[in-house]
Amino acid sequence: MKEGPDIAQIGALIGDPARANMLTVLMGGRALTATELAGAAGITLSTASSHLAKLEAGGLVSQRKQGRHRYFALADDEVGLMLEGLMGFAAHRGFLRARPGPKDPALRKARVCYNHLAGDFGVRMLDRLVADGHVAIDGDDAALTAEGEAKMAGIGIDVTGLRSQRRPVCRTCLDWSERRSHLAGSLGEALLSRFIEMGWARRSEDSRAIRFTPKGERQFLDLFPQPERR
Amino acid sequence: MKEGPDIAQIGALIGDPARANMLTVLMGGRALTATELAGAAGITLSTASSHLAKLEAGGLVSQRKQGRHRYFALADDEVGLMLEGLMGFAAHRGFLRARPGPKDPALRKARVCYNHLAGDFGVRMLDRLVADGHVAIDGDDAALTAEGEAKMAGIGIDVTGLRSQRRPVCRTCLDWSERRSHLAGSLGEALLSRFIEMGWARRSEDSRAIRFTPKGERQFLDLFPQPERR
DNA sequence: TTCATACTTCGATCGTAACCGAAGCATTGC
DNA sequence: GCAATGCTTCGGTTACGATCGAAGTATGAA
Repeated sequence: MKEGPDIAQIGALIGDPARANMLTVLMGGRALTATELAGAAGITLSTASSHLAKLEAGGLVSQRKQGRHRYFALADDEVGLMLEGLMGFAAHRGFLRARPGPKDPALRKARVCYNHLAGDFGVRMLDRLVADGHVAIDGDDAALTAEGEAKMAGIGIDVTGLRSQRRPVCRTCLDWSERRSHLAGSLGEALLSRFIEMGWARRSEDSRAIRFTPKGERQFLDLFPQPERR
Repeated sequence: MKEGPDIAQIGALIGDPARANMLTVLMGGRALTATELAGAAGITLSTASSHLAKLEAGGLVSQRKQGRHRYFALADDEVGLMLEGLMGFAAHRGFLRARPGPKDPALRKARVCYNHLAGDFGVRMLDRLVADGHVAIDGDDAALTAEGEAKMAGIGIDVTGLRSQRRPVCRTCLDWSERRSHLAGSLGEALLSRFIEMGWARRSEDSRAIRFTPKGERQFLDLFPQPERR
């Protein structure tokens, strides 16, 4: 009974299946309406509204009014990182919601983690960036090097713009399917946005999967060449 | 909606305050008995046993039988890492454990913490011991000095007997009500037992409060004189 | 053996929170 | 203006699980 962080409140927020489902869906990075989230969680609108109010009070989600819609999203990157960490732990322990369905391989290959690229592709991208000296990793911290900044400019990303935000540019995020880190932070978000913008990949409508077009995949691998398969 | 890790189960395990308290205590790295964990969480042994069974089934803690004791500890490093992540998130968000309201001033004055004295009296006792050179504090570790051993002998505590146990003789324990350390370990336990044995104080039947008799309080303050009130 | 300690299991109570439907606001569109 | 949509709030029901005491089991000590 000492002072300290209270993990019980957060655990309780995540511990309800309906809320956990909502949060998992929101990990897809899109802002969704209360009605959509209610459908995803399999509960009525009134119940969903009550849950969302609790999640918002707990600082896990935020809402943005737009017309007569209210769009809910994860409050910020930290929530996404925390949830991905929990998911990694859960997945490794066999706490799966159901048998891995046909979508599972696609999810493992490339998926969105709140707002950045995760899965095999996400991990490989960070590996490449580190191997090429574009990103320097120091423990949990990561930083973009001068060469890395040049590379990003070549892709069409304005790093100085990213730096002006309050958010960290580079962060590592532990990938639940790969059990290795991928790139988060505002740069991670910018990269994924850029891939989609250039038509290399697009979000799946009904899951967190990111689907690369054949041409997009080639260009991605060109940009982040992979060593020989072991 | 059917793929992916299930964070709800883990969240629910952590979401109960009693279980969260146990896990937080176990983050200290020591293996503790069910009785000790029950005390730390402020619940009865039977309730604690039920919680521990759930935590074990969920793979968060493991138990090791040793004689008639069962020592519980976090299952492995990953659990610790996951909890640390949650704690970091919680702390950053200001989810600090509510200080149980001062509805019971007796609890703040003196109470049992596992098996040793906590609260105002516990903190003052350790302060005095350190100021008099009877206990040496080095970071989180504490040790009884030669003079301290003599003082304990005067109180009627056989320190060599304590040393023969596997448990540490001296430990510090951060007091939630005082935000400062008090003395734990086998010596802390022995001191509290001795106070009760000598009739200076007795445990409350219905709470963790320790109630000193007027005479007992005088003798306690005689043994551990307090500086002028600030 | 008998007693004591440490813990688990059982049975029952009780409080809380998840849930839904209906009613109440708010915003948009006609 | 009125109707429709999107969401919140309220009231009432229900179910789950946290809790305790008591009884049961296992281990060690006398």
